[in-house]
Amino acid sequence: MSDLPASAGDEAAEYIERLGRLLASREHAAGLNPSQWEALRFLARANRFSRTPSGLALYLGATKGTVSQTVAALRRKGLVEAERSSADKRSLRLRLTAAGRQLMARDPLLGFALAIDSQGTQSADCLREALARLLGALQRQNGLRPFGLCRTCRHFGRGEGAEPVRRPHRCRLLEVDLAEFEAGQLCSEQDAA
Amino acid sequence: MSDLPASAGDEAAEYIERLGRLLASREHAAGLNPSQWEALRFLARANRFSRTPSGLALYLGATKGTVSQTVAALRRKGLVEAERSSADKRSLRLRLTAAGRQLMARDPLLGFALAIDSQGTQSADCLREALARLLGALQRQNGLRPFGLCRTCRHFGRGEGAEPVRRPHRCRLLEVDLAEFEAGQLCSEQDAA
DNA sequence: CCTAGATACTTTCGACTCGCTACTAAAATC
DNA sequence: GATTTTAGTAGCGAGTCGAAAGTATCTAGG
Repeated sequence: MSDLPASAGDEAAEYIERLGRLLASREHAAGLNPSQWEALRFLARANRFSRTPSGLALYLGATKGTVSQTVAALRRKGLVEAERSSADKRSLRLRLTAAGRQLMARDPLLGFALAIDSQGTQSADCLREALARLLGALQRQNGLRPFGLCRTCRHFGRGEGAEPVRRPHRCRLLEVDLAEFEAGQLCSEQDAA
Repeated sequence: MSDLPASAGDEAAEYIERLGRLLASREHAAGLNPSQWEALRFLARANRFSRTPSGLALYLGATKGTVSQTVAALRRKGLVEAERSSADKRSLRLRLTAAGRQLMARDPLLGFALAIDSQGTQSADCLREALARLLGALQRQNGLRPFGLCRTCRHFGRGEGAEPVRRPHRCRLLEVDLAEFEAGQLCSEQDAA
């Protein structure tokens, strides 16, 4: 029907841009700016090794200076709290406060998710697959880390045994044991198997 | 495989956000900010009735004051030129300069389009369809105009006759004749048939 | 005609963002 | 122990964007 956007990719890229801008304006209206929302989402899902200003900078592709200000803003608003790492006294461990977790229930992204799911499972699945591939390809192309799930990393060692008495999972890179829930978190060191 | 993002929509929404941010940073690196790129793309594809600061404000969902500054920046950079409308001396007609058209060949969106198309026609088509529906749904939900193609509008009257001698197309809303190429442009008044 | 209000756009201001450079402190390396 | 690297902060400056106020022009009602 249309002719000026030549390929499906052209059109799709345009839609991504416009959806991104629409989302950004909703995020702004919801009280935080897009980076702050992204930071909140990251902190909610990243493992303890990645939940630092540096990890956040890697994830967001921003400089440390910028991230420092984002974190300062979130702490001022009482959404995030920080504590010096005992192992490395330069390092800050960040985590959401109760208020931060509460705010995530009003994440504008949820509205988008709803709109996507309401178009049917098939459409949503197709969208997820295609976007995941695209993001992966572009991240590689731009030299950014994928920040995948711990569980799917080549350094991940699955725990052995059945539920009541099982040995824990283990990260062979950092040489630490991992709880079950940590296997589903994001990691800045993740390297797909 | 994953479990924290509960539905396909959740994951897909997250990808859209991250792709949007990635695109924005590429756009910035390419010398213009995201709004300025969007404005350029809009001006390249909108019809003469919509190619004004007001039309742009509607399209971008921004205030007129903000758009005024975007346009001023683009004029300073020599990418856009403007001329007072003779019919309404308050109104500005905007259009790309040769430099503006040239710059569009370096639109970062083209890299995205390439990445999408390189994943195969099926994936790209699916993506385009799903994103188009999503954008439409969210625009309705947010009270934004869709800015569709003139040709697909309920006010559009197709020209009659064969090529050498044909009557022109016509917009029954504005009561004006339309050239063939204008039928494929964006219009702020567009209302899908 | 002429005044009131609507409309198109600009200007100014203020809050905020983000990258940059420079800095401190702690850790790692040699 | 000296040097380099790494984690994070501070302050500056360019620039963005929205809100509100201002100017110019158009339109409608009396």
